[in-house]
Order: sequence, then C-alpha cells, then structure tokens
Amino acid sequence: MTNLQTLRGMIDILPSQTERWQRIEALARDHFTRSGLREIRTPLLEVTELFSRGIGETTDVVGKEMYSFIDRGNRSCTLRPEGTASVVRSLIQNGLLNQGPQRLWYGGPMFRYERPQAGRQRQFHQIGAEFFGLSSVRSDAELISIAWDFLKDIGIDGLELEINTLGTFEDRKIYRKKLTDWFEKYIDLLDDSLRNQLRNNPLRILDSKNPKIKELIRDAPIIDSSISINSKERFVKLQDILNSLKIPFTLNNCLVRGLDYYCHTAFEITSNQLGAQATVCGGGRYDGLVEQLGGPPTPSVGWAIGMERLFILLGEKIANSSYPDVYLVNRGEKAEMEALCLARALREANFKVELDNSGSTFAKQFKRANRSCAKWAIVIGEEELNKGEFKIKDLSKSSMNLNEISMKLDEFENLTRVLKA
RNA sequence: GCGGGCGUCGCCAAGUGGUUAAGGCAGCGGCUUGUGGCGCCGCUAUUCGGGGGUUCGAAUCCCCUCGCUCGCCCCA
Repeated sequence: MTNLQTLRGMIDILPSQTERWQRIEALARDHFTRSGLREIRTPLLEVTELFSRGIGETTDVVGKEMYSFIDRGNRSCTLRPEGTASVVRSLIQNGLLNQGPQRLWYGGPMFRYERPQAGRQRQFHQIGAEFFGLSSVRSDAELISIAWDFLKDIGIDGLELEINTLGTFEDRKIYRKKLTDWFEKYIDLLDDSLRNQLRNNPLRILDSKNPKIKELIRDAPIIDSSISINSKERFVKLQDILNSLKIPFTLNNCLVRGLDYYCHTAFEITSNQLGAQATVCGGGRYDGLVEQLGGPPTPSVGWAIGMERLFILLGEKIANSSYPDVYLVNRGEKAEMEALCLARALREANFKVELDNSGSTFAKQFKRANRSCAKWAIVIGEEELNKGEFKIKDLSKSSMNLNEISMKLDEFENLTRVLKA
C-alpha cells in the first residue's frame, strides 16, 4: 500500500461523527461550568522531564509509551500522555497556587505509544477535572459526583463506581512492606514482569488480571490492615457522603494507583460494555504531586474520562441530527446568482441553508433536496425570476406539485415567517 | 513488545485453482431539456492490501511484508 494514511492508532473523526463530539463537548463544558470548574488549556508538547518526574520513571506510561523526540534546540520533548502533569506545571509556573483553591477542567488529545485495541488509540481524547488546595474528604466526594452526574446526564447507564483508599504516605509505606514480604514467599509463582513490579510497585500486582495471580491475591494482606485510624475514618466518611448523595459504589481493595504520590481516595467508573478496557473514568487523590514537580505542598484530587470510551458507551444515543432548514434549488445563470444572494441572506437570518451548485436538472436537484432531509425547498429558475418571484415547497408533504407557494423576491420578512412556521 | 482473527470498488459483501471477479448500498447519467421520495435502464475493480514463489493457469495454495482488529502488559 503506497497510499498515504494515518499513523497506527490515530484516527480521523469524519463529518458523520463530529457532531456527536460537538454535542458531548458542549454538554461537558456546560456541566463543568455549572459545577464551578474553570477551563485550563496547556500545550500538547512539554519537556520530557515533566512527565518522567510527574508520572514516575517506573510506570509503563513513561517507560515505554511516550511519544518523545529531540527538537532543533536539542531539548527532549514529549507529546502529553495525560493532562494532570501539564496542569500542575502551569499552576506552578503561573503562580496560581498562591491565589486560593483552584477548581479546574481540561480536555483534548493525549498520546501514548501502545498497541491499539477496543477503547484504546495512540491519540485519544480525555476530559479531566481537578481540585487543588482542597484537602477535605468532601472535595473527593464532590469531584466524584461531578463525574458521576455528567456520565448519567448524557445518558450512559450500567456504570459502576469502585472506590478504595490508599491511606497516607506512611500507611502506604507500611502496606508496601507487608505486601512485598508476603509476595516474596510466592516468588516462584511470579513471572519476570511481576517480579519487576514487585520491586518497583508491589501494589500494582493487586490489579493483575492473571487468573492464577488473582487467586493468590485473595489471600494477600489487604490495605485495611495497614492504614491508620484517621485514614480509615476518612474512607468511611467518603462512603457516608456518597451514600447521602445516593451515588452507588462498591469497595474494591485491589484498586490501586501505582504512583508514589497517590494517597487516600482511588476510584474508577467502569462499564461491562467496554471490552477489556472497562474504565471510562479513573481518578484519585494525589497530595504529593505538586511538591514533586517543584511547587508548594498542595492537596490535589482529580479524574479523567476517556472520550472514545464514552462514545462506545453512548452508542447511537447521540446521533447526528442536523438537517438543513432550506435546500435551495436553482437553475439558469441569473437565477443561480439570485439563489446565492438569497442563501446568504437566509444564513444571516440564522437558517441552515444548503445551496445546490450543481447546475443539474430540476429533477436531480429535487432528488438531492429530498435526500438532504431539509424541511423546505426554495426554487428559483428562469420562470420565477421573470415574474420577480421564487417558490417555496414543503418537502415533508408527499404530493409533488401541489404544495408550492410563490412569493415575491423582496418579501424576505414574509419568507422567514413561513420558514419558521 | 507478545499472542489470536481478518484484508475482494467509497461502504457491505459472493467467490476457496480455470478467466467475463456475482449482488446490494452510495455515486453519476438517462427514462422526465422545470419539479423529489417509488420504478426501470445504463455507467462505476484489466483486478482481489503489497512483494515474491508454486502452477499451463492464482482473489483462491506457499513464503515474506504492510495494515486493520481483538486480547496480554498497562491505562482513560
């Protein structure tokens, strides 16, 4: 195949799909605005170090999934694999963390060099929300509710919210040790990659889908056994609030965020309709991140939603539905000019107008008018022009020639009144 | 990076060694040089992702390669 085509894992969003995107994006913007979030936009390209430091050297994302290159100034640059690191960088760089709590949302394309599969592309889109400078457990609950309500509002059903706690950094350290010691006893059962994980990120083993490991994990120590009274109380409080908000959830003590700066709340919203990649929204609290990137200690909590997965769940619920108000049938040199002027005037008056520029026969043009699903056809030809008129036709009426009305070219007010009816 | 499935027109496809590569949708033209949704007629793949091989003969068999897809790892 010598034809030029998209890079693997990168797809075109064609006109038949863009309207769905616009609708969801508009709904998201509206939902976030009502939720008191303000949008932040950061560059797609950042210095590589931002992600290696912000996401973690030992993660797969940084270790093998980044789109990185050296630019002409000999800097290592990376297309963002996620949104949070850039947002944090921006808050620090622009001094926004000195201006009180920040409630933000962002959206746009992210890039990860992975093998594409259902619900996963190399260029994919996320929308995310984050709170900075808010440490109460109510913030965690509010943020979860914003995600939950958004997904509900746009009409997605069958979602499940799973939550877990990772405790404080101290708690995690203790748990990590416990877990490592425990897995060491079964080191023979672990393959190379799991042993690697055991060294770098033992908590992530809990997430394994390997059936044998899953069985093993059933008997592994759970985090509950390691966390402090305060952490436990915080987690119970979160559950209480979610109950009060009538947001159903399940506890999943294998749900972990592998990175060191995560603490307390971790959650995912999943669906069984997504194939292997079941998570449509994932997030948690990461009080250590801002500091790790050179800012002041700042409590932070956030989540991201995968847009492509959202669309899989939506199916045909948000269909393209924008048909023209008017299809302008026209023929003959002078009539064509008149039609162009009329199209412009109607568009100015907020009508969606499709102008037939084909110059083909009236029969053809009407065929296309019908296909376009326009409500009205306006007809301008030599005959009409000679009388200083045009015709309006209701395309939804089945009779062919009987449903025309003639109108003078200068009766624009009258025309718009008819079209609106 | 590693497995499984697949690759025939813009889309959906039939064809599984004999040569004129069905059919449907969409598109274009006509029946209808000025009137739509139905109908009828015609046109639209020298070619079966690409390359090489086997054969008198290949879309059909073999090898390589590219791409898509599903899964593993991991994530949204």
